[in-house]
Amino acid sequence: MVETRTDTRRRQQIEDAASALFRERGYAATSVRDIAGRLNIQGASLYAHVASKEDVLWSIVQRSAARFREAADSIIQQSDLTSAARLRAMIRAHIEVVTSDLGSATVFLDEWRCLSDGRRAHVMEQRDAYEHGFRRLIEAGQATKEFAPVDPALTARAILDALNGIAGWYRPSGELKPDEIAHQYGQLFIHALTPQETQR
Amino acid sequence: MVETRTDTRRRQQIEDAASALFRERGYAATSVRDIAGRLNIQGASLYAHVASKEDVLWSIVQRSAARFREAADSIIQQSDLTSAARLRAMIRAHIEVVTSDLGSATVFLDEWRCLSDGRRAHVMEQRDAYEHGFRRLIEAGQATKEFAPVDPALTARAILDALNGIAGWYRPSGELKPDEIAHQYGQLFIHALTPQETQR
DNA sequence: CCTACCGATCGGTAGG
DNA sequence: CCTACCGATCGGTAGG
Repeated sequence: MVETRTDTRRRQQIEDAASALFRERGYAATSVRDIAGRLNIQGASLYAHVASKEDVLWSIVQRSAARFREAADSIIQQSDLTSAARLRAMIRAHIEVVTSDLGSATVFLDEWRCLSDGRRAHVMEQRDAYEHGFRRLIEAGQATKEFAPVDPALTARAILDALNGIAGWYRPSGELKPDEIAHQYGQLFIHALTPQETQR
Repeated sequence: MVETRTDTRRRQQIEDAASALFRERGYAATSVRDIAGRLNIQGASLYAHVASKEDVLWSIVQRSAARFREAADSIIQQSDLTSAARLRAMIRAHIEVVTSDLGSATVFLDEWRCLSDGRRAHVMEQRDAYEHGFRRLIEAGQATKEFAPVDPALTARAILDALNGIAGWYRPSGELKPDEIAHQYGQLFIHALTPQETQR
């Protein structure tokens, strides 16, 4: 009973250490001995808690995928909001997920390519579904003339790539806070999507 | 004499094969035997042409960095154009560089982290200088009231992250051509930067 | 969680 | 460009 709780905690410590290392050096360049070293145990001892190195990557990726999914789902269902308000909330939520756990977010965004074929295909589907949410949101706003008639798929990609890019340069110790980034990116992309007066 | 030309060609073949593999699996997960295999020679034979595996990565990264730099420099110096026209041209040029050689562009954008400390620092400086070009262009447009008073550094990053993201999903065999992407992205970001009528 | 160990593979060299 | 080979390190197992 207590054993389970301790094991869960240890497992989380392993995934946190691995996330940081995978972010710093990449999955392939990180050895199981590197991960174990961060916890001050031997490389072989890691296998008391995990089945394989890829198993650790898979756990991190799935946990991160779930965080993105949950954040987006709760917003998309709020049909009382305008499309602009929902897009703004999506941008804010995405940035919050990325910046609140940089390690696992980076692993989810970059290192999933290192997974075996079946798992990699599964992640691709999850990412497609998430991107679809952004695209449908843009299309909904276009249906009400709230958004300009841009290409919804391409615009969704541009927004998402810009948001994911944050994981590459954001520094928690810096002056630029997630709320400020969310505000600026929200303004930028909502403005980009707002029809010009002259078009009416 | 002829020897030199053959060697240059062989060297280019090695870098092309390596670019494709680094893009597919990442630098760390690619062995020198993998690269040699694509050229139907033995792993050890590669060392008749290159000094080390990192040497190949360095060459690819530097060649790609030069292509981005040259494309941007020629545009920035055209002071007869409006800021919007120059930004549009920068977006188009960047997308052209990315899509015309996906392998080396991806390696430049993602795999430079695998370089040794000194070289990695050098690439970071090059990337900063390039990003600076975008930022100054936005600031120039703001000075003439052509662009809205957004945060220039953050906006430059958003644009650049969106442009670099293209390397991750662009397919040469797809229906979406670089010119079309450049047009759409140009419209999107110029629109995002254009002051609203009501603000005047 | 440890020590001891496994076969496989790594980047790279020697000598032709 | 080849064969033969090097020491180091890899992910992972056995047995405690």
